Amino acid sequence: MPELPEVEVVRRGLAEHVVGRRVSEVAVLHPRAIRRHLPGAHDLVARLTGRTVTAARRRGKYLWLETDSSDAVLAHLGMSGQLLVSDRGSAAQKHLRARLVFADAGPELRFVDQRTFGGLSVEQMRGDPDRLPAPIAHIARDPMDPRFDLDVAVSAIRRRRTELKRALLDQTLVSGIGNIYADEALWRARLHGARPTATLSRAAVRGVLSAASEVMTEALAQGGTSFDALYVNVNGNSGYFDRSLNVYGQADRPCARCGSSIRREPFMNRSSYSCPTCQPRPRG
DNA sequence: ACATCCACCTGCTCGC
DNA sequence: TGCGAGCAGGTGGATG
Repeated sequence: MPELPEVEVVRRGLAEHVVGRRVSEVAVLHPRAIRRHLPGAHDLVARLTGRTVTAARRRGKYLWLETDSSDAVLAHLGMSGQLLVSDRGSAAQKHLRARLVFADAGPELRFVDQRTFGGLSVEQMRGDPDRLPAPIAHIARDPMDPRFDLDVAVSAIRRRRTELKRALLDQTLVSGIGNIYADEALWRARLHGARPTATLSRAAVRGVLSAASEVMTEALAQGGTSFDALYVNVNGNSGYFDRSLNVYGQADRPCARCGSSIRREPFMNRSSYSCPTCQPRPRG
């Protein structure tokens, strides 16, 4: 479940269903799911068992559960990860990778991940005011962070010698934006993703970042974007922002603004979608 | 230091 | 019906 709105939907589900509960049992069912936890599965289980979850937090596409110790459970969903609140003892999902059972009789928290690009680890919290888990100190603030500074993000992007879409996807410049919302933001801002950042005005970069913030806020209000059952909230339900996408996945369909056929172009072993009229390719 | 790119996985769809 | 190719919402580490 990848980009910011989808991860925020999950965070809210964790805040509602998991915060305040004490972990009584942890099971790791696939070693790859905890590969970022270098001390290994036994250590992860030992550090988590008996802890009470005190908060569910997020930065960009990372989320974590704070506990009543200085440890937090850091999670990244990768391309296909899910955190599901499932009835205790109910049938295992096909790609169930880890399970947290709680001391009360309520539902379990399950990490399910088809492609295993995601994972869990237990991390020390940093002491600074942001209280980030140590491994994500390099992740920039996302546009929904109350302390997000648009001017700081604009400067960071313009300082980079690269193309605009690459910069939007760089989580150390601004976080939370992935392939869908980058394309949607570029369409709203009428910019092609191949525009060199160095030649863009501050106003232009500000425009595309504002568009990203808006489109992600709108997507969140719709429960996120979901094309299939892989992208669901903690209760297994899909969001429906896919109905509101203007370019992503819309190849050969008419642009909502000008009617031109939306084009699909290869980009980093994936795809970019844009309007050939509203978003002309830079020359060269 | 900084920019680029591919390996890491499973499963689905499409064309032959 | 089978089989290979191509594709999928992300990222860190290797490489230049």
